[in-house]
Amino acid sequence: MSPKSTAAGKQPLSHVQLERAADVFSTLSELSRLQLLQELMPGPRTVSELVEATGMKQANVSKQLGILRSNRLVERERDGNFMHYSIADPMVVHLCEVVCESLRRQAVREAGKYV
Amino acid sequence: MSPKSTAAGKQPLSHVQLERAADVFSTLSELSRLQLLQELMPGPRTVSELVEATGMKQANVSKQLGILRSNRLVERERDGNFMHYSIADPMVVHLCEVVCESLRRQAVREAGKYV
DNA sequence: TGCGCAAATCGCCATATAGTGATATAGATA
DNA sequence: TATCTATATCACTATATGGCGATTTGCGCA
Repeated sequence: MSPKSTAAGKQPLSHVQLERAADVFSTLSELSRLQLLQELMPGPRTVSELVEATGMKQANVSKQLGILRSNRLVERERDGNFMHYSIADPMVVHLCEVVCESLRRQAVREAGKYV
Repeated sequence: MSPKSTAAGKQPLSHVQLERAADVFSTLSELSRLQLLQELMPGPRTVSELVEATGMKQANVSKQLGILRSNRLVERERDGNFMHYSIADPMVVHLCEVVCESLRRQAVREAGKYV
């Protein structure tokens, strides 16, 4: 028999897995990085396009992209002077979807309280 | 027609939604809190059980549970002197699953490089 | 070789927070 | 009331990091 598909039926994660998960969540924990990822969702963007789109300073955009990249959430490709950044791991999109679903459920529940 | 189910087809998240998502990810970004959540996955636990299971100091367990609770990821119920904590939002479990899937895919890809 | 532009890096400061020991609070029990 | 236990909170330190201006690096091109 296959294990039940509930939390109780799952194997606990190893310490190393938990550490890596914490790293991923930590990478996504900053609004500026989520903004950058959101701008990358429709497709690749250069650093200057991201600066323009987010209003962040160039130094900061580069820094946050570096953090996203060292955590393998984005990748880049050079084109002359330009660097094209893109989302490297579809996990990012899924994670945001899961969070948003929960937020929507919460909103519905909150609204229900006052009906 | 319904929108495509790709990142490009999704509405961007509002600033407020992004902020809330950052909060959730931030709450999950700490190893100690992930450890606590993992201990809660099979079912409710008291603070002292969590202290015992994780090896963390009692003050720190209470503190981190407080953070999890203020972000609505866990809830608690009093039973005499004891507080029983439990996971309040199944999102937590889903998020960990999504991250782990990605880690597994990465591991497979890494292994493939050296075959 | 030198110039100009895009991006990355450096040094710095300000802030946030994990973890700690000590203490306070709240419920049970006598 | 006094006291014991479980949990929460306080005050503090140490560390990590976001954001910034200044500078450097890497590439294309004259």
